[in-house]
Amino acid sequence: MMRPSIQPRPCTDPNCRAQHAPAERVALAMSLCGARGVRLTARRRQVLELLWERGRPMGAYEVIEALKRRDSRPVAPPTVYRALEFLMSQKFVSKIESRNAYAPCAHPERRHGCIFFICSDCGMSVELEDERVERLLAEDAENRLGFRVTRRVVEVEGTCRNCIAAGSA
Amino acid sequence: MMRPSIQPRPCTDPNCRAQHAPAERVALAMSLCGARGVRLTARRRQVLELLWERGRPMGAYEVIEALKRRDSRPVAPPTVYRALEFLMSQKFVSKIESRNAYAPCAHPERRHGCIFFICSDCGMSVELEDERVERLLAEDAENRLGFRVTRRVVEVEGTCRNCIAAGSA
DNA sequence: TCAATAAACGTAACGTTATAACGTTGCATA
DNA sequence: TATGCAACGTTATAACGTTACGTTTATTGA
Repeated sequence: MMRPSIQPRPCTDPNCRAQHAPAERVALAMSLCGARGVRLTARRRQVLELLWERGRPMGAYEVIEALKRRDSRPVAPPTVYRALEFLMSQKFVSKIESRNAYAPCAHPERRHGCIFFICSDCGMSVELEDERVERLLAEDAENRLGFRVTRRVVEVEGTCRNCIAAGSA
Repeated sequence: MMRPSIQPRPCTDPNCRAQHAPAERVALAMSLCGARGVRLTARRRQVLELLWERGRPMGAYEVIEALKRRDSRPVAPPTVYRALEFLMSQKFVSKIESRNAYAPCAHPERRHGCIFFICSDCGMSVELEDERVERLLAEDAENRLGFRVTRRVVEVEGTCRNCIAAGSA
């Protein structure tokens, strides 16, 4: 159903020209954790690595299965959910709410605007920053509703460039 | 945990000054169904009424429980999920992805932009149209990613005006 | 009017996603 | 050595959603 994805691939941030390997991403997370005084434990690192290796959103139970295969011993849901929670708290991972899936974030060192474009054909997701969207939402919240924003979920589903090309071929 | 909400209340569309009663909403859905050649059956109508009576997002199992109490006979998940699916297909209801909840839509006769502002204090949700947001997302999708959009999920979580006022009192 | 057809619904079982509750491990430090 | 704490393991269960299949109810058209 889904096209396979290949490693390594370019940064999902289209403003970023680098071809980050999973190890590089994990190393960045490592060093950020050091700076932040939190711990990227073995479990947490395993989950983050896995997400980067897949390079696209995975369901929590997909992660569980993959870890089981890797460890060849049982891994229970709370283990993975706790790791995901930590990774999300550190902005290394985001949840794609419309798919109940978890995606690694390219640039946790920068503040990110959390717009996801998700291809329903190949399952890839791309994270984009667009401060204009943030500003509009903040403006609507404040001026039109008197609403104080704590979190934004902006997810766009559709077909990515590759799949459009592949489909029309 | 959640403040109770009171009936009736103003239209959640802040551009709309009307105080729509649930019956009025259902009547509108009724007539739209007639025009569209689809059927607002008893079950579907019950679910829509319920959502309007609550006036805020409800989980599917909340709907199931409420229908059970009303009917005093069993109502199984597929019944409610089918009704919700129909109501969503007609734009009478939207799913709030970040909460696994379903909200009635104020103006299904108009095209709507699907921006939800959800109060984490009282549970209310407000739907707002903002074409500027739609345009920006479309622009990012097309120009920056070559991405073809099929669906948008824009959900803003925070604290609504009432709860800010109540909280600071 | 009454079969034929299709849409909607009921029911039971199941699958998927997420969390509660509680115990254990391992490390840092008093 | 005690003890305090964060992370982790384990079991069970809550919460959300779907499949499969049979029955009822509307619609249609001879």
